[in-house]
Amino acid sequence: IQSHPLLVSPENGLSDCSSLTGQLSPWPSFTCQSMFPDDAQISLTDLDGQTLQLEGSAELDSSFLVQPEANKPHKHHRLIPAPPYKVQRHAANIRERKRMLSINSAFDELRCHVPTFPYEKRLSKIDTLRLAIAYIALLSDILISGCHPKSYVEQCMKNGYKSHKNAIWNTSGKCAALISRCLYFRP
DNA sequence: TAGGCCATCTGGTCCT
DNA sequence: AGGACCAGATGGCCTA
Repeated sequence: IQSHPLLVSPENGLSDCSSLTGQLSPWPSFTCQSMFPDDAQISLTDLDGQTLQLEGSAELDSSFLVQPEANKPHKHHRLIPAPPYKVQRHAANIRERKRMLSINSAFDELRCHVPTFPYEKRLSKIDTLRLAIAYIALLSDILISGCHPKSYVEQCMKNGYKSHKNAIWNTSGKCAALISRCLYFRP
């Protein structure tokens, strides 16, 4: 159905998603400061775990030690981590970052498959998920109806669309305009 | 300036 | 035991 020409507006549609290859994420990621001073030097090979070197960060620098906050009440005195803990923690942080990167790349991929207006700014993660749910529901409804996709969409434009599925529909304004998006969408 | 969104760190839990 | 997964906390950037 996605490739059905009737769900595509040739004159207004987005270019082929594959043309976005290489710029799947045209919006620069945020760079946050790490508590590990040399995290900025972590390379992709680090993330692959192949050449993970805990160089400077593994130094037994006292600045990494967790100091109990003097003016905050705490039930348990927080133990100051021993150096091996820091090394493991740093490695775990790198793995977590790598995991989040893979999740984000999956979100980028999903963004390519949900209908958006050409001028629309990048969908947030939550809107991507909600729109994907609504879009799947719409495609399912089209299949169930047996109607021609174009006539189904046009009918929805006239009469309004209410999915038979329990898709989240009004929680996001972006979902509400799904039908309009489909006219502009070229997966 | 407040709120939304995001990356990162972190500790806990589950799984292999 | 170590890695994957998860959710909470935190702080930065952006926009209305």
